[in-house]
Amino acid sequence: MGFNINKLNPEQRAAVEAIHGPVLILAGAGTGKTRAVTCRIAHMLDQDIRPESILAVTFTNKAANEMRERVGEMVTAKAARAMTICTFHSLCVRLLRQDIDKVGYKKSFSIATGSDQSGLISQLIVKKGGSKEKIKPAQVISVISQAKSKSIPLEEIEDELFRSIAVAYQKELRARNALDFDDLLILAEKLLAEHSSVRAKFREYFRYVTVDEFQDTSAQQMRLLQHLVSIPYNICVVGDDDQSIYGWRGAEVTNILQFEKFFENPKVIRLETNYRSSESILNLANATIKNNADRREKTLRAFKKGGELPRLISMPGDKEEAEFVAEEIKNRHLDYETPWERFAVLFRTNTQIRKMEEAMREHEIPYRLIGAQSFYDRREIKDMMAYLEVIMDATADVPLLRIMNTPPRGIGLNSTMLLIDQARLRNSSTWEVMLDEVFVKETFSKKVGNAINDFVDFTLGLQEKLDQEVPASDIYEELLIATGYVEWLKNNCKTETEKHQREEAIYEVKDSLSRLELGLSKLREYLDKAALDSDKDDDDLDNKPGVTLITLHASKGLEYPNVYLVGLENGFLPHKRSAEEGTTDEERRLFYVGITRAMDDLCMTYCATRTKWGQLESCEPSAFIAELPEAGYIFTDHAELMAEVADEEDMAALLREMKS
DNA sequence: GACTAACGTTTTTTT
DNA sequence: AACGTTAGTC
Repeated sequence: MGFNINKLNPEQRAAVEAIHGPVLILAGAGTGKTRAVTCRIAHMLDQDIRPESILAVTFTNKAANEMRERVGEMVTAKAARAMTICTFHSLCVRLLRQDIDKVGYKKSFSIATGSDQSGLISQLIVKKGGSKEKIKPAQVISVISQAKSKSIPLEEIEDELFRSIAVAYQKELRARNALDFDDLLILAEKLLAEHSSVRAKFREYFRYVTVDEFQDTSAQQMRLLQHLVSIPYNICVVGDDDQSIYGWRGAEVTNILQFEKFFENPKVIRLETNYRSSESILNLANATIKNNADRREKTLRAFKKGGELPRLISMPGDKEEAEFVAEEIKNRHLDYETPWERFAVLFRTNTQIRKMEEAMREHEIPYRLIGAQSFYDRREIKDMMAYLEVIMDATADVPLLRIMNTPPRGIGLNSTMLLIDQARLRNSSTWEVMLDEVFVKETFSKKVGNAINDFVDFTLGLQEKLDQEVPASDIYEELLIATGYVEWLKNNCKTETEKHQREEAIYEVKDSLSRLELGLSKLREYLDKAALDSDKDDDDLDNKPGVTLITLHASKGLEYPNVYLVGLENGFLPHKRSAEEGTTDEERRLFYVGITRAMDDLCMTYCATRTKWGQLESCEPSAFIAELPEAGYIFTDHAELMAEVADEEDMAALLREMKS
């Protein structure tokens, strides 16, 4: 046995031992949920369940990696490798890579991610005459995604312009044999729903299914699970309705609130002993969350009694807020040798981090940023992946169109449009049109024609190498040289550090490719993983020492001894859009998630003023603060605090004087 | 077709 | 204050 069942509390033990039939584990924040789930999986192996038949689905890559790691500590490496532990989206990709042809796509489909989508949408906005209406691609993408996740046909979108863009978008994706993130779920479900042979195959394969962070699942994902699980319904879902913070993305709390309706007679197990936070922190959290109406009643008990009272400090402005947090962290680090990693600063929106980052740099505090926007679009990586995908299969339009003129090689937007139009006319891929020498010669100027032919030759050359089993990393090296990509990229960087970072990223890809086994299917897997993995720096971030700056959303599932919850103002923490959308409860859950990240020390702050794009704006404290029991925290005003500090310094100076 | 300069807009959360 | 987009030029 790879774990000690006696180290678990009775509830956790019950969870571990409930292997057969539907199981609902209601696991409050910090109650050892991951521990219970990973032990449960290890226990399954002890019961002679084959590792191949175990499927564990998570919501984020980070969670999947963590679970894989923790399970890996308890079972043999061989067993760990045989299990399937992945996100919903990568599960769908796996299903679809095997059988998507049954629902009308080619198996070589590509995945259209953020920048692919917005690129296409911007073109369509222009085409549909929406440029005057100041529509942003992000808006359209959000509307499309909402519709898809609620299974509303795009043809039924109310706004005419949005509708026509959405419909054209879907048509174009289809023509490019590409799926966006939502399509992955939709088509996987369709595949399972419509093809009983496929359904039977996967039901036979995955006999024991576990779903983590179940409160985040959508109606769509629920249907997918129902197809995937059959009698005797060995499905175990783990979650906490109080931590449901992805409603805006289609998460249905009903899935967890009414689990019985989907799988009858589940064993319900409640994990209510919180091992993470001190009693005083937990009291605050409980006081907050009880203001929400729709929830499974539960009482979190603190394992760690007592503890320091959380602090609430009012700040004159965001500058002072950042300054204060940075200074206090630095002092504690110096005075008590508290390692940087123990501190985290939590905020509602990505834009709030800027000031904090500045302060950290000024005080020379090492920090790591999680979930910042700038992080997301790693153009160089996506470009390189697109090149590799094109070399694997040039009929894949999405990656082809991405790199056709990146770096610029004389095939501009107009020429590209002509190529696409012709491809749609012929019902073929763009690549096939490029191969048609007669068409190219007749349509384009000599200059453009040559550019196209050169690109075709270049691609064919690399394809041939791949066929001859030249290692991917060698091909990669060659394409870097042939395209002059690195030089072009560096020319487009503003700062030296940016140059460094981007170049480094490119060579990191080469390193990972050189570790890759030979063969097309391995490369395919690698590319799929890259497309779905926005978490990118697996090792980078975890190993980097420093204070964590993180959004509330990204902080779910994590814990820190010292937590700073900053920017607790109306408009930010209940976010101003939540009032219009009627999602105040979700904002409160977000606050709850923030509080429950803290183990020993929690410091909350709000500002009287804040600089919003240059302008000074006044703010009022969050409505959630008024809901807290006054005895539950210590309130201080920034001015008082500074006066105290000054006093202490005066006193110290006085003492020194007297001594001398 | 590619590059530069000036303009205008912007901030929720993410697979 | 910073970013992206647009229009104008080579």
